[in-house]
Amino acid sequence: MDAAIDMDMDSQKQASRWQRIYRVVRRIPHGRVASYGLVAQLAGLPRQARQVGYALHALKRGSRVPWQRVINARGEISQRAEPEAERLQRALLESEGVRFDARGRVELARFAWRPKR
DNA sequence: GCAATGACGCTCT
DNA sequence: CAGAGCGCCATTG
Repeated sequence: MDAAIDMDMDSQKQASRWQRIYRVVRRIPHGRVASYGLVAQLAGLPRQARQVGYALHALKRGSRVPWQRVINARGEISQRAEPEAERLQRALLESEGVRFDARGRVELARFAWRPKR
């Protein structure tokens, strides 16, 4: 039980760091995408794009965080252990109107989120 | 505490 | 424009 408590505390410790990341991701408008690097920067964690991926990976279903709108700087859906999640992400984005080219990349010039600040 | 890992990014070729 | 290489940094074993 102590172990469970410790584990929970660790989770919250990370949550405080990831909390900022989730807050930024929630700001991404419907039908728009943002890169991990941009999210990291807006979350006040410059040069920590990888941590954004880590944080999103830790998300649970029903988290209300539009994780599907976060892709890499090349406009591609990043690969991961579960190829299934990758297809789901693309399906979700397409249902929002985001288009993919033949190479499976998003036209960033048209769909990249450009926050005023 | 060191070494490996990862939903990444930028530069150079 | 595509691929390879190197850099970054918190988390994990």
